[in-house]
Amino acid sequence: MKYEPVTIKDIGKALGLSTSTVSRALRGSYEISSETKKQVLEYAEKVNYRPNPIALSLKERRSSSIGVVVCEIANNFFSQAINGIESIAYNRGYHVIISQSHESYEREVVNVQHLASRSVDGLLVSLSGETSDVSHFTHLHEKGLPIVFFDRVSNEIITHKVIADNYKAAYDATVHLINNGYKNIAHITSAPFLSITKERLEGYKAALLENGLPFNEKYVKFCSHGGMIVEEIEGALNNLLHIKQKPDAFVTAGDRITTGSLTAIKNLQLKVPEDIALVGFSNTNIPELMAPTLTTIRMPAFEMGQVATELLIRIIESKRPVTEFETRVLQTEFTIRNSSGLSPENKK
Amino acid sequence: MKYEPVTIKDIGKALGLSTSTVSRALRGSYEISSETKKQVLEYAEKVNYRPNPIALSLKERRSSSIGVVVCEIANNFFSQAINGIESIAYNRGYHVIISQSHESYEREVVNVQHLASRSVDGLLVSLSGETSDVSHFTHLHEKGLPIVFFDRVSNEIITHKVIADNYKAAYDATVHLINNGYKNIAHITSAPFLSITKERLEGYKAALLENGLPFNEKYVKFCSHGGMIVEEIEGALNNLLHIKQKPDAFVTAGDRITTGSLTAIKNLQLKVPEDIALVGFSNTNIPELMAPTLTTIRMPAFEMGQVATELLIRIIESKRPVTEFETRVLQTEFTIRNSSGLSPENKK
DNA sequence: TTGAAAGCGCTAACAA
DNA sequence: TTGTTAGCGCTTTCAA
Repeated sequence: MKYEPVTIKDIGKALGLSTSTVSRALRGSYEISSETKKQVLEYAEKVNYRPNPIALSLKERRSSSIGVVVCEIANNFFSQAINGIESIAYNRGYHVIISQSHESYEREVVNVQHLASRSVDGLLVSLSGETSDVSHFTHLHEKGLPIVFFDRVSNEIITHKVIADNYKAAYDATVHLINNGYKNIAHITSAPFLSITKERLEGYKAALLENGLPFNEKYVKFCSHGGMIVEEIEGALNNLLHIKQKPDAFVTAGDRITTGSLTAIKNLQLKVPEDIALVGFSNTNIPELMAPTLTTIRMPAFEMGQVATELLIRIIESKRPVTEFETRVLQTEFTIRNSSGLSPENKK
Repeated sequence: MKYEPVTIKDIGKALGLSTSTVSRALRGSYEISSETKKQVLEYAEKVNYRPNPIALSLKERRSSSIGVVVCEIANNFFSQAINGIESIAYNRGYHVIISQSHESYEREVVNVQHLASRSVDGLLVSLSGETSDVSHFTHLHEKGLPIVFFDRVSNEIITHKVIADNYKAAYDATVHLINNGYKNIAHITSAPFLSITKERLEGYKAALLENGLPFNEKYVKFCSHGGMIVEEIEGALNNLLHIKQKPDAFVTAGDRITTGSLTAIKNLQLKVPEDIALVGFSNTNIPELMAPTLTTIRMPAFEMGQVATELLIRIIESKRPVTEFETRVLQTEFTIRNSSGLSPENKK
C-alpha cells in the first residue's frame, strides 16, 4: 500500500513555478514576491502540503529524533523516565525512538547499532544489567554521536550523565532500619556491573559500618536480571533465609526486585515488618495501597528523563564540539511507611 | 557536533570503483565478480560501513518504522501493550516510534500528523479520551496509510481493530458482585466517547438488568481524563457516596481509575470490601500485594499489542490494497481476590 | 524576483 | 562484469 503525499514539485507544477521558488516561498524567503508567496502558501494549505522530513534529514544530516535505550518500558521507573524524556523532546521538536534491551547485552548492542544507523541525532542510554563492555558506545561516541547516560551509567565514557543519589538513598534507608532496631540487614540488588548497584551497595555498607554493624557479603544478593525473572528473587530470598543468622530486614533495589521480594516473602507466609522489615527502591504509584504500606525510596525518574534530554539536546545543537561534561545528581525521595517497622511515627 | 558515517561513495573512491558497483557488491548482486565483491565487503567491514537508512527511506518511500499513538506510557496497560508491539516489530525489522496524547485531542492530532509526516509505514492507535472526531485519521487512511486501532477504537474507520472483550469483562465483574450479595453497584469509568467505555457500560448494564436490578444513571461516573487527574476520581466518588441509596460496590474501569478509587476510598476511611466492594480493570502486576488483594479484570495488553502489530505489518507489506478487515476480540482475565467481598473462596 | 542545477546516499535502468 | 545516469524531496548556490 502506498501513501502519496504532495511534494514541492507537485505544487510547482500546479502553479507553474519552479521547485526552488516554491521552496523559498514556503519558508518565507524575502526574495519572493508577496504575491507568489501568498499563492504558494494558499495552495500548499489547500492540498495539505507537509514537507517530507526524510528528504530534509538526508539533506541536513539530522533526523530530529532521539534514540532511547532502556532495559524495559513496562517498569515504573523507566516509563516515568521516558515520560520525562518525551515531555522535553516533544517541545524541542524531537521524536523519541525507544528500544528495549531486556537486560541483554547482545540486544543492547543490536539496538544501539540500529538506532545509530537510523541516524538518530543522539542517544539516551541506561545500560543493561549484562553490559560491562561499552565499546559499542565508544565507537559511536568517538565519531561524534552525542550520548547521554542516565541512571545506569558507564564511567568509561566521558559525557553527560544523570543519576540519582543512590549512595545517599541506600545509606538513609539502611540507617533508618538500624534506627528502628534491625541488626541483620540484607541487601537484594540488581546486576553487579551496574553503577546503580555499586553506588547503592556502598551506601548500604557505609551505613552499617558507621553504625557499628558488620558488613557481611552473604547478606548481599545480586539479581542479574533485575528481578525480571521471579526465580532469581526467590532464590536470593531462600538463600538469605537459610543463613544461620537470618536477616531481619531488607533493602531492595529497584521496582521489580522490591515487589518481587514482597511477593516471595508473602508466599513464604512471613509477615512484614514483624518477621522481616523492608525498604524498597520503588517508583510504584500505589505504595499506600500495599499491605503493609511500603517504605520507599523513590527515584526522580521523570526529572532524570527531563534533565538527560535537555543535556542531550544541548550537545546535539551545540555549534562547537562539547568538551565539558557534567554529571547531574538528583535527589531521591524517602518516604517512611509501615513496611520498615517501628518508625517514630508508627511506634505509638 | 557532527557524525560522519562512511558512504558508498567513500568506499568507491577508496577502491577505485563506481558507487553502483559498490552498491551491488554490498547487496551480493550476481553480476559482480566475486573478487570485487570480496574486496568491497572486506573494506566495508573494515571501515564499519552502515547503509544510510534515511537515504533508503527516501528512495523506497518507506521508513521501516511504525508510529504508536497512545494516551500515556506510564500506565501498565499501555506499557505492556507497547511491549507486545515492540516484540513483534523488532523481529520484523521495524522501529517503533511512540507518542503520547495525554488524553488530549489536540495533542493526538499533532502527534498523528507528526508521525505521518515522518513517513511512518503505519500507525497503531489507541484513541485519546477527548477524541470524538477522527478526521485526522480518516484523511491519512484514505490516502492509504495503514492504520490499526487497538483498545480504544473508532467505528468510523474501517480497518483492523484489536480489542478486549470489554462487554463480557464488565458483565462478569458485575454478576460476580451481584452474586456476592451487592445490590447497589456503581460504575466508575473513563471518557464517555471511548469504545471501551461504551462496551463496559453495556456489560455492566446487562448484568444488572438480567439479574433484576435497576440500572441507575446516577451510579455511572465518567472520568474524562481516565483518572489522570486525582480530583476527577475524588469528585466521582464523593458524588456517588452522597446518593441517598449509597452504592455498596464499584466496578472501576482502567488502571488509573481503579487505583485512584482505592486511594480515595482509603482516604475516606472506608473499608474494602466491608463498606465498599470493588472489582477493577487493572493490569497491575501486584494485585496480591495490595490491601485488600484486588479482584481484577486484566486486559490482554501484551497480546493486544502483538496482534495489532501483526495485523498492521500485514497491511504494510501487502502487495495489493487490503479491503477485508477484521476485528479481533481477545479475552480478559478475571481473578477473584478479596476486594470484591465474600466470594465462595473467601467465605469460610 | 525567479529558475536551473547540484547534491544529500542510495538503487536500478540502461550502456558499455 | 562494471560504469553512467537519473531520481527519491528538499535546499541552496549560481545565473538570469
